[in-house]
Amino acid sequence: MRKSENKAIERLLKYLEYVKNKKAEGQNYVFSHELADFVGVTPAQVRQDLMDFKIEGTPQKGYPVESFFDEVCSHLKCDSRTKIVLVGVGNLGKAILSYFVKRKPNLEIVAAFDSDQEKSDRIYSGTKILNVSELYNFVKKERVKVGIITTPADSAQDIADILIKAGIRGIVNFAPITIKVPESVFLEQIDITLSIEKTAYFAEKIAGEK
Amino acid sequence: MRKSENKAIERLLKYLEYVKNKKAEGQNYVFSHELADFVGVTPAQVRQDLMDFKIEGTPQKGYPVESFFDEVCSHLKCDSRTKIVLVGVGNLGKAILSYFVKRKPNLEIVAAFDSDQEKSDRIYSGTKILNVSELYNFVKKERVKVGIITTPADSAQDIADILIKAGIRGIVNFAPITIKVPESVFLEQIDITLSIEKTAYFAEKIAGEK
DNA sequence: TAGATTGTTAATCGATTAACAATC
DNA sequence: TAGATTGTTAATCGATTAACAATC
Repeated sequence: MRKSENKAIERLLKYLEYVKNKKAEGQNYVFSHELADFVGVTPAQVRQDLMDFKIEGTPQKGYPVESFFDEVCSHLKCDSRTKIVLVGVGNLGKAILSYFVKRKPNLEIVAAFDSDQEKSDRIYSGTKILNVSELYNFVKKERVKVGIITTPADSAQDIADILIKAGIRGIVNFAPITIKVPESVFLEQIDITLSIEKTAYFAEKIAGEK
Repeated sequence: MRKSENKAIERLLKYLEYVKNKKAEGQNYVFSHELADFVGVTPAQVRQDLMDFKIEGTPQKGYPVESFFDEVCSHLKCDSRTKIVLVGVGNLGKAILSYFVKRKPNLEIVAAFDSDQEKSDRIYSGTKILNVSELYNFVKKERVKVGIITTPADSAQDIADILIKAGIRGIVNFAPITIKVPESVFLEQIDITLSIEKTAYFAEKIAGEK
């Protein structure tokens, strides 16, 4: 993939959300500046993105909501269902599990895993929790595409290796460590603590400048 | 700030973590390629960063751990303590609260807020939970610098506005909506669901290419 | 010394923005 | 028509990488 595609897809997903709302409201057209405002970019950026994805509008009217939605959805494969597993049922893992219940119909967390025997074979927010020893076979058998890692840092790489060996295609890693994956696996790193630390740094810096 | 500083500071925080570990292990020098490997960038990038922050090394030996640590720490003001409030004590909010207990000594979540009266005046993971009606006065009086927003999307902008009016300098927003802040406030957006959706997209794409 | 690494400049690469004719 | 917006190219901007002399 183009390196740029990462951010472009992020923006596209946000555009889609806006258009989805407008569609529900019965609006027929949207302007680039509306989308720009909603997503927090320039109108020029929006037009560039939409051009890249072959979405066409007309001057003065804007972009037609109906075909915009269909076009982007077919590009993003909105109708396909993606199987996800979550590994590490701590507080963060539970927060994600509980949030996901029926919120995103095309994403399904098919199982969660934890190393703690006590947690195994229970159900949390409608998701079955299995022991991590079953992870490899489950992912392989069910052809799971995405793994979410919410374990402590020291086991994150091991879990990633198991997932990759079992055929996973994308990993979202919340553990505060840079894990290594082959080119053929998409990796998204989310380091919550790092983000808070960074914000603290800039906040203190701004405060100091006043 | 330079726009680039955002990512540079992120890398610097990671370098610091590596160096901290090495210091604890009694190692005296680190090479740029070690840091590069740990953070997931090129050695050239590391040297650029360290040059920008006036950290000097010597050929063949590398960068001295001791002065590296002191230099970066003074730049990042490691010794100063940053006051943080968290708004929205749902599952995600609780996960962050429980994680932060004593984990980061220079960051302190001084209070959490929720609109639910039932949750008020309780203590969770050592952090007092107050009603959101007290937010403005608390932030102003205590001169809190950072706000973490873990509320639903529809109240995120309102909370942000209160925080800003009360004098906050940095916001970490987990609500799935792009909030607007003035130039004088640092904003970090973390959209967990968006990241998972994006990973699902690329995972499906990679799987389709095989 | 030989070899590896630093410091630093230049080159590359790519994303974002500006600009403007065409268009409704 | 007048005015605003699109489609598209060119310009800008900035981050990352390459390259290599200096150095230990």
